[in-house]
Amino acid sequence: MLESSPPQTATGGRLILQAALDLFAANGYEGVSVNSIAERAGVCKSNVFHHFASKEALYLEVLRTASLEWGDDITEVNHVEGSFSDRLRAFIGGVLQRLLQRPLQSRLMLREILDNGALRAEQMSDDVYQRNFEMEMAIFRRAQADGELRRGLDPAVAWMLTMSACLNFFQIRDLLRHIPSFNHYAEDPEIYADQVCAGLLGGIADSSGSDSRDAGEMS
Amino acid sequence: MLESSPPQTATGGRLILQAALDLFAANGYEGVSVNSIAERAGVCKSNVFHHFASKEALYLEVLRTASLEWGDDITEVNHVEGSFSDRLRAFIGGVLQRLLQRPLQSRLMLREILDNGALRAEQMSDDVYQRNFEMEMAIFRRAQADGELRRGLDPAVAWMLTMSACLNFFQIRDLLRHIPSFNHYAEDPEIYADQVCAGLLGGIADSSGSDSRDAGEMS
DNA sequence: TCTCTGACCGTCCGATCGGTCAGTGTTGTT
DNA sequence: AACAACACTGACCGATCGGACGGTCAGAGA
Repeated sequence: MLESSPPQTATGGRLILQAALDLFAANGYEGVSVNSIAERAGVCKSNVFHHFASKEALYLEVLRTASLEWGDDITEVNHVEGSFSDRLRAFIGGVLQRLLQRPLQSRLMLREILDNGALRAEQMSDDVYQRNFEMEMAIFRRAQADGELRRGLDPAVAWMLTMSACLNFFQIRDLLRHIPSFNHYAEDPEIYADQVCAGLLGGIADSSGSDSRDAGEMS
Repeated sequence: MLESSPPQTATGGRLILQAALDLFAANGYEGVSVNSIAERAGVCKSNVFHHFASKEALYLEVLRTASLEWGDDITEVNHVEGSFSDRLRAFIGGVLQRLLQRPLQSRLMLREILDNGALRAEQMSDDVYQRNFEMEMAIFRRAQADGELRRGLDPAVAWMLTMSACLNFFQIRDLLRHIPSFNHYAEDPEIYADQVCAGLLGGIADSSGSDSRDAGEMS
């Protein structure tokens, strides 16, 4: 959606929260000082401690907000109907769009997940993460129920393949710009989404010939 | 003088380098103080500055070593022969094994790539990263040349799908342990490698003729 | 009018940051 | 013995860290 800005509430803690999001997303927890947050928010440092108990409490609040927003956005993406290939394409496009439209929140969330393995956010994360995970899994569970998922393939693996292709794209996008084979993907995520969707649905191996052994049996 | 494997040289800078690797990998650049590195290495802080010009120079040296090791290990993985599916399975297994066997170096490298987009390491990274990327792409380029890659699929996308599935597994492995659908993968990476390889090769969509719904259309 | 509350600010604190510097061993060479 | 080269240390620097504290001020309720 748009700025997600409440009517006129540019007051106090909200400015601090926004400033903290900007800086934490860009520099990580340790790389940001409370003073820099206060300066960016246009308030004095002590005011930050008036609104938030500590630097860590502020960080957790920013993180919690970002995680909840993520869950909401993914829920929205899942409302698309159609065949599995249509839904998968919409899912991939939606996830990529969400990542690129809210880069700060996404970056913050990913950094926390990847770096700490829910260590710093232990007190808050488990239920939120669980909810988001279930949200993301919904499309694959439904595909399995409808027989649209490859037999013998764990829907969790489908989730992993899909999500990691999206998340990694977002994370290394700046690097991809410097690689000739990739810069057109980095510039136009829709093209990337098309290719990834096609590759995921049909596989990366050539299926017309005879040499490639079939995969997908269970042991 | 060779630095890669001196027989008994546990001396000086090497202890510092190892301590720095441990701490930087665990806590990131900003989360580590020179003092903590010195303490872990069993030397005094000023000795760190005797061996390395600055904290950043030390960090870059650690990062450079890790990146070069990564390239060497991937080269080794690529020596496997066989069909494309065999080589892909070996590649995935090799990458996962390398990630899990050298978690500190891997974590450090990934953090740098994902966080900074080669910002801090601008002076050193470009050639090393380029070399590593070409190393990782080799298997897919060869598959394309041999006609074993799906027609119309960009080998760069195949690289992206494969690498991201491996890297993300490594990054969120601790989280996966808490998710019932995933904990057996987290415990046994070989099972995960099997599933990912199968899913990647044949695709995640059901390809058998009998669909519950009408046949999947293409766009 | 008086009081109370909460947002906000300026100042100060002990600890720690990255980094410097003078000086002290411990070598090997002559 | 004299010397240079090098590894290493403790004391120290200015800056900055997260956070505490006391105070100002506008507005709401009595």
